[in-house]
Amino acid sequence: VDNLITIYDIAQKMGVNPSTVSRALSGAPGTSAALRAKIQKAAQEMGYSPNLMARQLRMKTTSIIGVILDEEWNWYSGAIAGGVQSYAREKDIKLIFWNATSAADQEAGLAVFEEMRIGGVVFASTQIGEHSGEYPKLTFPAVFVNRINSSKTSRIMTDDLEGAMFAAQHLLSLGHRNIGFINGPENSIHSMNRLKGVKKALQEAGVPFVEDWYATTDWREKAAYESALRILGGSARPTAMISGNDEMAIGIYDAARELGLRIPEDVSVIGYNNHTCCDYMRPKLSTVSLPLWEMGRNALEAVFMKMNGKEIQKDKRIVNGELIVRDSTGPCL
Amino acid sequence: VDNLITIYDIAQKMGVNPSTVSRALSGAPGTSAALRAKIQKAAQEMGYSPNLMARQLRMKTTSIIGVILDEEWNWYSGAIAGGVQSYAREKDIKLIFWNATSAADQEAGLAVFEEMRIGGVVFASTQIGEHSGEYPKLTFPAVFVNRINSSKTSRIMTDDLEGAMFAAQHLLSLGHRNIGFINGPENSIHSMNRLKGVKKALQEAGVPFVEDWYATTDWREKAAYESALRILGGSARPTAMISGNDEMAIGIYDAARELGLRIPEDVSVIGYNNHTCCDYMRPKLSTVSLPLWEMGRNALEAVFMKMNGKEIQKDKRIVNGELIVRDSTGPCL
DNA sequence: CTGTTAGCGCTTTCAG
DNA sequence: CTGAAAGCGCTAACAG
Repeated sequence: VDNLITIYDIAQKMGVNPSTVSRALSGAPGTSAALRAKIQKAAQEMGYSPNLMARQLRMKTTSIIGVILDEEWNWYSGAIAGGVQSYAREKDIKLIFWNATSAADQEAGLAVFEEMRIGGVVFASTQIGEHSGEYPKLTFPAVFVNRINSSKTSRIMTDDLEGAMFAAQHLLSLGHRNIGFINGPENSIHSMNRLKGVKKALQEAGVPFVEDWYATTDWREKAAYESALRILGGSARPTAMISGNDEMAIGIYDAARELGLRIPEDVSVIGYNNHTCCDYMRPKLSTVSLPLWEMGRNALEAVFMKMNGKEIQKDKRIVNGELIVRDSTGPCL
Repeated sequence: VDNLITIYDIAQKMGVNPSTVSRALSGAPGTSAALRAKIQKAAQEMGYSPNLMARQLRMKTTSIIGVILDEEWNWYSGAIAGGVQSYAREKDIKLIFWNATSAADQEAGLAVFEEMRIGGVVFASTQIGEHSGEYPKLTFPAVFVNRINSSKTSRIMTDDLEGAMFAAQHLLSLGHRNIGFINGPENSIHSMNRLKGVKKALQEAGVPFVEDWYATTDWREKAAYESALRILGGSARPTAMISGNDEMAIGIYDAARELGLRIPEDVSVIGYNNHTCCDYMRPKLSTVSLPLWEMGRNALEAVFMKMNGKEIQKDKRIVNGELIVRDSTGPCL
């Protein structure tokens, strides 16, 4: 289905050798400026478009970088992809995405990447277990995004403990002393680090952590709703709630509404992630950002460095989230 | 940076000719089953991974298909990409995405695709004007998603007029006779078709279209909020509102709340698109789905057909949206 | 500064 | 059924 111009066509037309055309077009040294200009002009006119396959076959190297993401193009994948892409555009890197539906599918993606002889890979899938051990040896540089694994591969992380402290400290600074926390599951390292962060912030402020106001969930709205009903419906209730993620805060909102509690007058709520839903909620949800975009950007940068042989200084880079105050948190009345 | 096994390596080890290896691995006819099995086993053991570049250079064709999307990985892009991907996985098609920030950037993406000698392209960017005329001649098959253009290229569309009728008819069936409509801008064909649909549904039901309850906006929440304040704050107000998209319904919610109107008891609200925000809103927003996922799937299928020489029957395929009833619409009291 | 030549890894005729 | 050889489009030695 191909019928395109090659450097042979343009060499023939100009009465020169193909290699001369190659040099002229690639801007390699050793070609008279006059000839180069003429060749470039001719190439333009003939509608020449270089064949990447041929070039890369010859050069035995490719600038294409692969990105492995989650199954769906959801908020998580999109944010990381956006950051990766922003760096790619700057450095003129071509990207190819693979959305893995399972660990096996992830392997399939890697195989394809290998066949394409890509230059490197950014791993941002949650399909790979948080506790997965060594990853199969790859023939190209790889960088993980927000994945905890014990292998020696490079990774870009965020500090969940610090982020959770931001959330708790924000509530403390508003005068809250009775703070509840609906967290993710216990088998998530993210959850556990956020728990440590909350406890640390409370301890530093001399405020007790009340076990009755703590719950672990499956990260989902429904579970949060049920936990919130219990916590906020008790005889002694907290004046502020921390949610392990933003979607769960929706469940907390529902429970508060059902109990006749106003947000933030009766109970302040703060989320985590800065998911797009924060702006759709009423009141808009205060949160701590999960800097996925920046992490994606950093990851591609790290892969790119590795590809260019520059050994990166740290095999683990931390990107910090930040507190984002909206309308769901207010002073303790 | 490459140091991988080639068919030469495995041919040498097996004491056969490279072409035999090639045949054995590709499953081409004319190789003894015994030899083929031995070769495949050896390839496996040696960790052979075919070089796509070389194969495609030789075969002068590639199965990779390009997808041009919007700048950001937002809801719109993500839904289309998801549908495209689902078909790609089934047919083992490799995809490469390009997110265009401008019309010029879109051209750049096409140039890259051309260099890669991709097999076809799915166009889903809104960067290309709705009224853009002929598109530059491409050397590979292209299919547009939800883009109105006068050129003869294939496209996958949805019927905005019908979708708007679904919304209006839903309200009519609930007994509403006073229906307001906050639409998108007048220069959008989508907006104008939705307007036609609403008018048609009302006319068929013998219900007047009240100009005072109609507004055009820039598709944004803020503009919808202001329009809704005017429409719902008037002396005679509608009992139901149609919103040109889901985000604008958030603005309508805000206005209603400010005016002390309950949803859906005092005013029903229905959106358009089935954006993720529908489930985050309270009450959850009834809407008409924009079948982006299905359109993306259809688009890739169409490109794939074209690549395989099968002339597709229709150069314009319609995917219908459907009414999705949630909690924001209720009977006219 | 330009031409000649070889070869990247693979597939595909054409012979044997 | 298998081997030999050519060539996809490009680049990079090496000569001239």
